[in-house]
Amino acid sequence: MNLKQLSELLQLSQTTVSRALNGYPEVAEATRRRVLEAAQRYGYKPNSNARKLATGRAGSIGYVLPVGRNVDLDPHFVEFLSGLGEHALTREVDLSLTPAPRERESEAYRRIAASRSVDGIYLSSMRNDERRIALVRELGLPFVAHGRSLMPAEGYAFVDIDNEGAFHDAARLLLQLGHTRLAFINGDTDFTFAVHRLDGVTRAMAAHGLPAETLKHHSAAMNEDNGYRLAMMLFRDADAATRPTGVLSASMFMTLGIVRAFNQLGLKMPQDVSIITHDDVFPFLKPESFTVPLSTTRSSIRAAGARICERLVNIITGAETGEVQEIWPVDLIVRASTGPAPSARKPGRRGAEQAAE
Amino acid sequence: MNLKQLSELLQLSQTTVSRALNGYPEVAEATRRRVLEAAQRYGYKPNSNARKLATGRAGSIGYVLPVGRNVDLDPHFVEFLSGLGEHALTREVDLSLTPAPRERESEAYRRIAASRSVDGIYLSSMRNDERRIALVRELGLPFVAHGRSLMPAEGYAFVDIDNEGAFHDAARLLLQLGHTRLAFINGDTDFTFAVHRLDGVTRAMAAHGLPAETLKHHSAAMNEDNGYRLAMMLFRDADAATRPTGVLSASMFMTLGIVRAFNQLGLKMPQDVSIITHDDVFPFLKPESFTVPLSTTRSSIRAAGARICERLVNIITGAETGEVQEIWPVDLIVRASTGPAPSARKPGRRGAEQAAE
DNA sequence: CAGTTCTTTCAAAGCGCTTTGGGAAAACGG
DNA sequence: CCGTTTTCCCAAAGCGCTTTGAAAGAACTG
Repeated sequence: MNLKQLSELLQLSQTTVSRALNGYPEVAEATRRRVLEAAQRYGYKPNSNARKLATGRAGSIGYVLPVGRNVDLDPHFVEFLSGLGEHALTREVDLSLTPAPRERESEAYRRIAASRSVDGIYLSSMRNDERRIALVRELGLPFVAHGRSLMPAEGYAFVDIDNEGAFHDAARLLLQLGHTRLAFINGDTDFTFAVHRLDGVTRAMAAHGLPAETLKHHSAAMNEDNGYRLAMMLFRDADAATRPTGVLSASMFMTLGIVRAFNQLGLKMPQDVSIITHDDVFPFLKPESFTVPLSTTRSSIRAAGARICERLVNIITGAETGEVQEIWPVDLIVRASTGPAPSARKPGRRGAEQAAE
Repeated sequence: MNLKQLSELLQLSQTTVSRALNGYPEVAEATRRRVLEAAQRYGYKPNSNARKLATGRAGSIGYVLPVGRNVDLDPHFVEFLSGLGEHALTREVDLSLTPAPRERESEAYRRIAASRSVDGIYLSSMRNDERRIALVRELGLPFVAHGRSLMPAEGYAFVDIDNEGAFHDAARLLLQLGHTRLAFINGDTDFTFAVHRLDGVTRAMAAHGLPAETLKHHSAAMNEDNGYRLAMMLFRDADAATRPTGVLSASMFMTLGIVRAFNQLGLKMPQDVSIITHDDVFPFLKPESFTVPLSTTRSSIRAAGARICERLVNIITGAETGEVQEIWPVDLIVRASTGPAPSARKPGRRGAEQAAE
């Protein structure tokens, strides 16, 4: 059933039927009802490709899905996608994923732009030397970034969280609790968020008179394995008097590994070591559900997805000019994994004064 | 730059240019080169909507993305998507996600079908009373299912793993090791895979003369919390002489919670309790990376994604008729989390003969 | 060399929708 | 009651591509 058939059936022109269906005012209410009813009855749905061609609007937003060797789409993505989808639903837009290996990424963006298959795209996993911003702008593709680049760029739309502030606050708390030997198990510093987080930690240390060099900083892909490996490296052979007492972790997955290492080494939280983790709010893995509930810097990645979709749609429809740069504050939530530095208590009897849970 | 402009520039008809670009034979080699070069130089890319309209092919495969309250897209999805994307890349198709709340799911399928926005779709998270198969078939939408329904249906294309066999083998191993009190922490039994797994376990028990009622079976959404909660329920107040000694777990996320409960209760693997988990092969969370490496039934969900994309493309292009039902075997991999049942050794000295690691 | 077959190109007709620019009928105003 | 405005509907022109059917010219035939 197409428009022509429907209009013949109704003894109306295609114009009128189209207008009735799309809510234009210049059609009599009685006619509109008749049209809507017939459309409903015969199950007429406009062909989306024809409509896209005629209007020039695609009704969908795009994303270049990184695939290939060494590219692990991580669980963050699915949470983000959930948020995006939730908002997309309310605006009746679809999501179009174009798979591309990283080395042919820019080609993918060009193709998307030239083929007009989407109305706008979102960028995520922003890197320090982000070239995509200049690229998509040059291509005239409306976009919103999740995160931001370190490169200077004229006002472009992004939604980011205050990674610097979050990790500053987290580090400051540890310092206030008397920790002076800090470790930071960070994500890959090719990504801007990891750089910002490091900045936050060093700023807090500087404010406490600690030089940045005293921070044990390691960065790697955020998974369980790396968390374990780096924690082992930091703690296995380290003397209790020199090893870190405060650890910052960039993700719950890393923390899973870190906690595993601690268990294996017999280190107790928070008696021997305090930890604060960034929590992206996964429904399937919660910081309060650790044997020792984790203190976290918390920011919902799902909420960010929804917001980005919202803004992207606004930019596409012209309701927003697209230069607003949002930086969301991050909550610091204290749970049992943080406590006073062991050196602040009697040395040599670490943990003894606190009952095991 | 569109086809008309390009053809005028080249002093050729649109027909010829279009044919040259699409590799039709009836165009002179010299002309083709000239066209390709010009297209390259002026950055001509065909408008995808126009092409879709003209050909009737969408060049993309669809998926109805469940969103809304209580719907957590879980990390399985992202792995599956990775696989799908990897293959989609090689066939130059995009993925189109249509978000829909579960109660308006069928409407979404209808819209997709009527609007011809995709060439085919894949279905996942198959339920026992799956209605989508009949629906999409009625709609004439080519599809491949990941998993299968319990409902009888004439040959439709699916890719599934041998959940029954996997859990049968896992349960049999535990039984062979002398475990007689088994527990199964299963996924939601609305989903077919969970039913199949339960079937496998009970079959193995029956073969060992154990009635199905003796199995402690609990099913819930597969996350850390539920794993913890159910393990606590099973073990917290249970007598060592009556509590389960062998546990089967439906997912790594549940097992995270189960292990947490064991740690808290002081239960050692495998001395006090053996565990076998299903592993979907997440790159970010590996069974060998647990303090006690986990025995698993293993099947890559990513590989399934790639295969489903492949078959879907084949069905769309007519290279496959679409009635093949693939059931993949599942590996049973034994690691340190399984051992002989404690009752098989001296009672009262549980675990003492094995050094703590 | 006339007749036939290939090769190469083209004009034009869709694909199914939206939107422009009218135009007829109905309602209104004086 | 006639001119003007408003209401409602329509024919036709795109949107940018693919594909059909035909034609012109080149290359074979015998």
